[in-house]
Amino acid sequence: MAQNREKLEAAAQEMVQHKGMSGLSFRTLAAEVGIKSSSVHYHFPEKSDLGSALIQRYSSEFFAQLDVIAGRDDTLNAKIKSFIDIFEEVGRQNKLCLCGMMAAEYEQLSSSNRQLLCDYFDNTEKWLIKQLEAHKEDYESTSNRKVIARMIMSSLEGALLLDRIQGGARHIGAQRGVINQIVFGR
Amino acid sequence: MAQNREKLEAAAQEMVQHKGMSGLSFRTLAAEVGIKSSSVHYHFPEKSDLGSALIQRYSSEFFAQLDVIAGRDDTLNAKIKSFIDIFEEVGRQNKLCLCGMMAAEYEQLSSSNRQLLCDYFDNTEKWLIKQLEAHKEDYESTSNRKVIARMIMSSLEGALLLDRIQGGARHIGAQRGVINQIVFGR
DNA sequence: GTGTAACTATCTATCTGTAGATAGACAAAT
DNA sequence: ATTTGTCTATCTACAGATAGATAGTTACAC
Repeated sequence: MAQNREKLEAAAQEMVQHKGMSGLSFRTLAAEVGIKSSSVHYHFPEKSDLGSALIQRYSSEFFAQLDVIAGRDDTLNAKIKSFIDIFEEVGRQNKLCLCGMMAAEYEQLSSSNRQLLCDYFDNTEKWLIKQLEAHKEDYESTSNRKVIARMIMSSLEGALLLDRIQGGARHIGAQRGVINQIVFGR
Repeated sequence: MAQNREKLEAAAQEMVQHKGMSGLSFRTLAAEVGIKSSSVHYHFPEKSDLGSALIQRYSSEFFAQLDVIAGRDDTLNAKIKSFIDIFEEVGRQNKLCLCGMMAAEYEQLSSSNRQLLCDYFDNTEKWLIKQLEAHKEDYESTSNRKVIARMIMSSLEGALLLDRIQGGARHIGAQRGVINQIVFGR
């Protein structure tokens, strides 16, 4: 059944967003899907192959969402709100961003995994900068766009991290207001 | 030699800030200090005991630094700068905040470890709020202090996470400017 | 002072469990 | 016939943890 590969990726992604790559074993993953651990190796010979697949899967879904947002005839404000919404939804499920989680495990990752992670953050930064540029007229910050993009991204990743341990969406909520204040002045 | 306990804690802290609790084994830790893994169990019967000791050790050093900062006859601006400096120094060493790292591993932690982590972030939030209150006259933000404290903390934790994978202090640097902008207006 | 009990800090040796990974058989689909 | 996807069975490595022995140190009773 070719759909097992998809099931494996979905289950693995869920597990990694909760417990990290090091908290995921081939055995528990296999059990979740209902096959044997050796069969998981058929689809992903090494754990780093699974890691790569997960980052790519997560990234492609994420950037597909960003494409939709960018394509809408919306204000910059609305676009940034939609961007933050993606993260808030992750937090609502008591998960971390998959790439944020793997960033914490960075030193244990293979070099190909590291590169994919890097790409995820680089491309997100680029997307943000592009939106800020596309709405020059609304952009009121005195800081340059790169700085703003980085602050948006790192503050959302951090907010997810802290909200999970303290419960609720306190930090994401705090960031929401602050990001607006920074991008649009007051 | 009672100093081995201290050596173990120091070595373990270093390892956890790089690789996380799950990336640390009693064997590698013991080897680092030059004793046997079974001897580590003498000092820390279970791994969660080591975890607790590490959070407490890290917290007490951190809050000692904050005490010094709070005690100085400085402006709010200077105090916040000093606060950020602590995080920047961690990043300069390609580490994460120990508690930030363990926050990512939250679901694998014992309940006592979770509580200690929670305390660390709660107390940091309280410290920040106290400083903002103590300098009412300089505080220019329209947001309330709790929101500002949360945004400072989560954005610095996130910045550490991202700076490590992209190298340099890009995100910490971005946060520095933004935090000022938020707290003091422009 | 000496003897003894307790404590500290380590060791060797070992247990059990689980990790990732591999080989080779097998059945179904193409 | 070959490829695909799964299985059983197994390997090696390493995880955390425990038991029991062994010195060295300290505390205290006599």
